[in-house]
Amino acid sequence: MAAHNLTIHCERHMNVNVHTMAIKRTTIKDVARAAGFSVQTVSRALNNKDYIQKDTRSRILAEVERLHYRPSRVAQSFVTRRTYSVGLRLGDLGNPFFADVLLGVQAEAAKSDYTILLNNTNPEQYSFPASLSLMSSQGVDGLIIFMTNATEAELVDFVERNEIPVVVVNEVIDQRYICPVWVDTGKAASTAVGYLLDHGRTAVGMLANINYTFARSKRVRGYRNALESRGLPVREDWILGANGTLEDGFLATKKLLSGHPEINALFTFNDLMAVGAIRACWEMGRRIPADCAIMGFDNLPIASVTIPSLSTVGYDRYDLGRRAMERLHAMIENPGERLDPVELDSNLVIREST
Amino acid sequence: MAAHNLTIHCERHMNVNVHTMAIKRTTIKDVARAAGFSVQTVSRALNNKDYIQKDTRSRILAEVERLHYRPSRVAQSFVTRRTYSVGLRLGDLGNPFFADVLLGVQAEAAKSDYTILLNNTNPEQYSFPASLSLMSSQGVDGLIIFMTNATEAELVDFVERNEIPVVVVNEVIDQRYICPVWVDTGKAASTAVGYLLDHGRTAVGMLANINYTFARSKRVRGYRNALESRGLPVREDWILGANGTLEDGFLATKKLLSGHPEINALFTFNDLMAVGAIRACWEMGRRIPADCAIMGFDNLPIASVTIPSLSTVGYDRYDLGRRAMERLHAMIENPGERLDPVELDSNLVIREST
DNA sequence: CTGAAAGCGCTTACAG
DNA sequence: CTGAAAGCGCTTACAG
Repeated sequence: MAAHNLTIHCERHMNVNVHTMAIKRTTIKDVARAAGFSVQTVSRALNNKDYIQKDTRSRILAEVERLHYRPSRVAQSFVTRRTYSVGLRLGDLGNPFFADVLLGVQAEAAKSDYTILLNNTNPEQYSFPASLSLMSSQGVDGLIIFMTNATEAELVDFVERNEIPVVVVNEVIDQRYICPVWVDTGKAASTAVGYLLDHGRTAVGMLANINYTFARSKRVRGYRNALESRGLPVREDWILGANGTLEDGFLATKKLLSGHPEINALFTFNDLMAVGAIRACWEMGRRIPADCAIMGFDNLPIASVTIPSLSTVGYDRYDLGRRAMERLHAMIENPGERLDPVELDSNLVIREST
Repeated sequence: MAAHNLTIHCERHMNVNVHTMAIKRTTIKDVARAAGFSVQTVSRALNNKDYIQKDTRSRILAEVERLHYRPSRVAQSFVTRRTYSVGLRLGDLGNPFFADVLLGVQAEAAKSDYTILLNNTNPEQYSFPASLSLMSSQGVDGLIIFMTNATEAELVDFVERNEIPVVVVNEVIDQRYICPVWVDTGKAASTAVGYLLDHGRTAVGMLANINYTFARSKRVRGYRNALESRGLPVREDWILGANGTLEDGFLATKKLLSGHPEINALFTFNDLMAVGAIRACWEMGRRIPADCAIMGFDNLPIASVTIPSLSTVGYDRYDLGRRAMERLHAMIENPGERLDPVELDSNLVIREST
């Protein structure tokens, strides 16, 4: 053995290279040697593979225990080409919406010991394609993505290049390697606006979100549908775009209501904007719902403690995440197979603001 | 070449095994062959290593470009023992507090092309040690953690076993491989409660958080300090523990104020609880701040749009995350070296609720 | 049921 | 400045 490879055994069964003092990890070889079997027999014992004598397995596992051996995931990934990690690209985490989605993804991922690589939607940091590339270069087995600051072409292009399974949330894209898990937010928006119209509101404005191209256009379409199906005109100047944040909801509401005091109801892209809108109305002296009704979207926890509490559109975010991960896992296990999209329901939650 | 290894070249320079139809990735070998150099020269060109002829490099890089070659991160990790990923364990993401922290971590991580493995704090899914184990078995180069549902002993034990660099946020632990990045939340709590006491409040209650052992005890200590340093008694029954959520803030406030109507100010563990408290006061007909002042903690975006807006303790969450990642990176680059903890400032933000 | 051999795709010393 | 060899720690056919 060359001097530079000299290692000594110390307590707690760690191999230490005396020159670098770096810890040399316990490998399958150490276990094999200690147990008196070959490495592939150890591998079999560890992976519950095919035929192996009971006695052999238990002797090996005892040795694994004694040496505190844990297989190197990296080495395993290297040979199996599976990393047991999935990439997750969410929208703005300042919106607690994504917290529940993440919880669902994680719960499902935990079942199969999958790990989550997160790449947040910060357009200043990573463009959509750059974000996907970064995650896939890390070797993730698949991706779950929200289409924020993204175009369909970018996604399709990426998937064709990389042939990696992708679950796309709340967007319906019909393409190999892509499986949608979604809620019909357009229909939900239409129902929500319809509710306002059917309950005496004659001038319904809308606050849209400029960051979610798809989601926005669907919700705006729902808004239009509700009006048109009732024979009402669509007033383009009653629709205002902004970022989907509390502050932008606040600012946009002030702008919209001061420009159009005739508006007596507001449909907002999400609850966060609605919460900002509540404060804006309060500052402008407009009573909710008497002078102006407010309808949010998401049914966040905050919706039940605002003053007044918020009417909104809800759906099971946790389940959305869970099903997304479930689908992705199925796609990973059955490469090439095409799976049906998953559609989840939504529901209208009426509280004090309408 | 054996039949089962037969590959063909197709357009877009992909190697396809004709039997499995699986894509064989372009490797460094393909580049070497195409460029007419050895693999290690290609490696040199790619990694900007030592001496290599300019001409050689550019010819190789051209070939890399042409073949769309991208080195396998997994293979690199396997040999270098660096994965360029860090594990991140946050608290409840339903609290937008963590969104900003994550943004900061990510911004800093992006600089050195680090990737983030997320393991959320869901005690039903992973215990603290299980969470750390899962991430480290994935081969992360280091960890950034919040001490939620965790004990110091568990952390120290883990670190001694694994000798992996850890940045612990908002907790001061003096130990090899652990570097604290923190805000003195105890002092901040004391300042906040002191403000209430110095502005005419005679009966200040507190809503604590039962999930954050350390953080809670520090903030409770700050609360006590403020009272004691002014010669005031500490009323244990004015301190109520709950989960740090909107709903629990709401419920706990109702309970505390109905049991102790003499309370005329409330210091809450975080802003989320404070927002719940505002609604609770409103339902109980207690005017804020006239009948009961409310002081939060975190200075979330929501604090400026509640009615009334919320006085609170603020600090730079983004920077907290950024510095944490910065420190972790330094620890990874200088193994074994002990780095000084990083302490950040906090400030009191007075709005309408006090 | 078990073992010997090859190989995954890179980098790291070491020669030249 | 460039290349031949070894090796990282596993699993996957293939023999026996």
